[in-house]
Amino acid sequence: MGATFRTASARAVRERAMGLEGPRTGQGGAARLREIAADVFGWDTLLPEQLTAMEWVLAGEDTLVVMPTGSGKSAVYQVPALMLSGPVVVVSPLLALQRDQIAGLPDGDRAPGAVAVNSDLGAARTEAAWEAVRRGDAGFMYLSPEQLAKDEVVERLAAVRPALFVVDEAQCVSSWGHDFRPDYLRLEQAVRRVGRPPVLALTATAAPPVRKEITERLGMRRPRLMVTGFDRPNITLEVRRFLDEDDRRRALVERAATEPKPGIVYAATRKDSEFYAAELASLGLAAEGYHAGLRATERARIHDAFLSGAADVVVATSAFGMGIDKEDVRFVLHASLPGSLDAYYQEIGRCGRDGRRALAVLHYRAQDTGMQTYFAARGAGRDTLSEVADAVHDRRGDPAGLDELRQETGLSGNRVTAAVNLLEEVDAVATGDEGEIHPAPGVSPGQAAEQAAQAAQAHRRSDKSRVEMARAYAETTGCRRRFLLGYFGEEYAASCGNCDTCDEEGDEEGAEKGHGEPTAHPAAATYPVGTEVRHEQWGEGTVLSEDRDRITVLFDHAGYHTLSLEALATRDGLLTVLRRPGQDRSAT
DNA sequence: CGTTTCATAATTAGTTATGAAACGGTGCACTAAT
Repeated sequence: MGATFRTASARAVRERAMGLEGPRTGQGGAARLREIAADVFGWDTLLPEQLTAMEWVLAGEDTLVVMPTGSGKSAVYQVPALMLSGPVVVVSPLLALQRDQIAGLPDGDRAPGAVAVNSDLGAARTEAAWEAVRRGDAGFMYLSPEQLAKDEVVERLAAVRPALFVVDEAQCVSSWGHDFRPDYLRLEQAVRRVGRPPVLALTATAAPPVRKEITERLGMRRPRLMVTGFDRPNITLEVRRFLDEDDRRRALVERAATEPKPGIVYAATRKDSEFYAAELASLGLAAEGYHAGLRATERARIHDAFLSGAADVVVATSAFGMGIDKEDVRFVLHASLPGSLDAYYQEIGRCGRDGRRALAVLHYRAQDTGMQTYFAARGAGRDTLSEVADAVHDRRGDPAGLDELRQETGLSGNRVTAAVNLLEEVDAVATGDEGEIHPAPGVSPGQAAEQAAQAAQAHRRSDKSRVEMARAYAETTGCRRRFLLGYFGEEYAASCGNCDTCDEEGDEEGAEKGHGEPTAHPAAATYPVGTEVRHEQWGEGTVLSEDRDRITVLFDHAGYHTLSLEALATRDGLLTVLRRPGQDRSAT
């Protein structure tokens, strides 16, 4: 992606080479890391996964860490920071999260200071923050992707020569970068322009295609991957399907009222979050509705009430969750189908962090897919792409930055950025070292817009197929845990015995069969989870999960599809095996 | 894509039917008025 025009500056290459030599690598590293973790941060033990990832970071390797919340992801950059020769840039999506991270750092003399630069700061405090970084008083600088989209910020950052570029909550690159916060897809340019330090991406939830998108979109080179297990065996999984909307509402209210507290209910709309909160409050519960339409003070109040235990239930849209680190949440109920299993797993992962029993119930109606596909179907249109492609082309003699393109087209900043991202994805434009947008030689604006529109169409197809995967989870007759873990690339052969479908199987066929292996179609052995395949029509893809009689495949360009094993067995050549799981897949 | 809202019509004076239009989620940064 974008490889044709990527301009690697000589300085970036030289600095990268310097980062790889010296006394940082080797056996001494681990002992020193442990020492710093204990002396400065007060952590007496480091998990082997943490330590390994830290060593990669010290060795200057680009690294993607996928570890659950609460397992010490932040330590992976905080501890090595003391052994690096420059400041650490941390990209974080929410200002509240930046504040939490800074507040969580130790105070001691030996701990590096931290600053956040954002729109909350006045001019004087912004200057003070930069000065602290320049003097070396602040070892961490927290920024939003929008800050890094500004030329001034990038130039000042380049001058302080960051030693590491961290992207926290890196799933945002994939989930928000395409439309909502397009500056997430411009981080690769920012990394390059600040001198191309090593990149560390951190996330709690990322299915294999999301991991691929993160590493590609951030321009990570031969990325190291650290993934710990996804399974959360203490969370009971259940789906309840309804035909009637009123039935669903009653069932959800009853469930939220009767299950042990505290809990979170996720609703699809702001209106629903208020409806359910009012219903629960009328039953005498301390219930609060939460969504992005509330005033900041009100949101903070509810957030605090939930953390302190003053609120039993928060009924929220997807706005609630990031930064919620509460151990004793007993349930997460969904009042509607989520837009993807990535979102779903992230949301249900907020219960049962103390390891005790917790419950995740999805209340589903077939009509729910409507709104989710509506969300998935939006994106940059042909008109916008043409307009932006024309503007870039017109300025080919004197290439414009994003701000100028916004003025010249009269389009909003987000729309221009999203359009440029798509044009850049198809190599129709490229971003230079000053942030200026060059048209690719030999590509007409018409061709550029056409290719970008096709790329946008591909994203929409992919998003819609994610909705279909969420629906498939809701409708599967097999073990729900096996389905979910398969989606995240983890093989789980047995049935879990802790989801509604496993319970039913036990009821029908006797207890001894409840936890056993289901009888799979003989063709299942041909396509184990993780197999890379090629389909006659849909091209190349990866097997994600198996049910008794069918497999689900994620195709690189056609999204998720479910295939009947019977059909595969009878039609030779329909699905060819390219590579089996376990065969080495070299990083690129 | 599905649901809700609103205007209009048809019905006969308070209510209901119909069809078109609007709406639906996530945050930062920035500006302007207090």
